[in-house]
Amino acid sequence: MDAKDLLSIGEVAERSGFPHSALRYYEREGLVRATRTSGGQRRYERGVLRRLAFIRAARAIGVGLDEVRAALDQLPERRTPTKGDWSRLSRAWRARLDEQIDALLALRDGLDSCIGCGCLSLARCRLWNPDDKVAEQGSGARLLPPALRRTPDRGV
Amino acid sequence: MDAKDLLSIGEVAERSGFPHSALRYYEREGLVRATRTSGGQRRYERGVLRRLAFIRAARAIGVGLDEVRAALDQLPERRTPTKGDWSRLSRAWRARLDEQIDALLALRDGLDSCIGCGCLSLARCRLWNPDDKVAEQGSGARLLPPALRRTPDRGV
DNA sequence: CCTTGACCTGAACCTGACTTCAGCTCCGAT
DNA sequence: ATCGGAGCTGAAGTCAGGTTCAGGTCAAGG
Repeated sequence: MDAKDLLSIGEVAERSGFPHSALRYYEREGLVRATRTSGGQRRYERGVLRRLAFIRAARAIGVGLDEVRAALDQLPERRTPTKGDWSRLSRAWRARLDEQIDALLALRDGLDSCIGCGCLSLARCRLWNPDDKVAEQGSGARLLPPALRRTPDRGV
Repeated sequence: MDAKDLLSIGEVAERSGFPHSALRYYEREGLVRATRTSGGQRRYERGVLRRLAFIRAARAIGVGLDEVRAALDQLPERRTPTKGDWSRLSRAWRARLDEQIDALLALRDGLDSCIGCGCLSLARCRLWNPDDKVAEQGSGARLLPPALRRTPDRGV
């Protein structure tokens, strides 16, 4: 907790791989915090690097900042998060990941069956007709599992 | 090829599930084409539904429109794409999907090992330090496989 | 023929996630 | 003391991927 343990924005940028601008942005958005020197410069605790690594991993799998913030908010405010705290978070993430993987596998298998069966005949194939709109029948199960329906940029 | 086989934008919207606005947008962007009536209204060939379904699947797994356009451009311009043409495309997509799944699995396993081994000690864990920036050593292999490094919104 | 709902266009607007810019301040090494 | 690189701020810009709007046109059923 010595002042010496605090990192400048430049150091955090270098160690985290995020540019300064992103770090300031994340602070504005409430994903990370920093204290200030008397002169107003940011000083980060080392723990911020963990948060940033977490943010990076989350972003990499397409998670939006809102959701990341919500996850990070689970961490204790008062004390420095323990290994256990991070583990809990990671486990939750693992579920998220599993969901996404399952969704992708389902899509892939759907693709395979399409190729295999020659059902590209539009009118029948659920892959090509996710919503069964063609038949105008009761819509039934949608092709894409929830994880994939959550489209990257605001659901189509 | 009868005029009767042509679909209005409303029909395409309903059958594809895309709103009119997106269809016009995709046309501007060169992802789909439409002929026009004497009065200037769009008329789509049925084949467009296949393209749109393809676009939907691609978007769902996070592929950008540029890449989708590139894929669709592989289809023959002259003749109507055959089942074989679509199969080729689907197979390429399958590879894409495999890549993405592998990436996710790698990330998940990385997460697991992190949880299990207690290596959350920042300085060593490759998951939390993708770029090995901390050690400032020769950077070595990056944690995230290419498929995940391609960050959703223009690589960080 | 007329009405009315479906379509048309170009331009402006939107969200998320940042980046860039202008103009100014801090601070550590010499 | 001083100088230059590192930091600061608020506002504006960017990019993808569309959506919304205003104001006008088409076309099919009655």
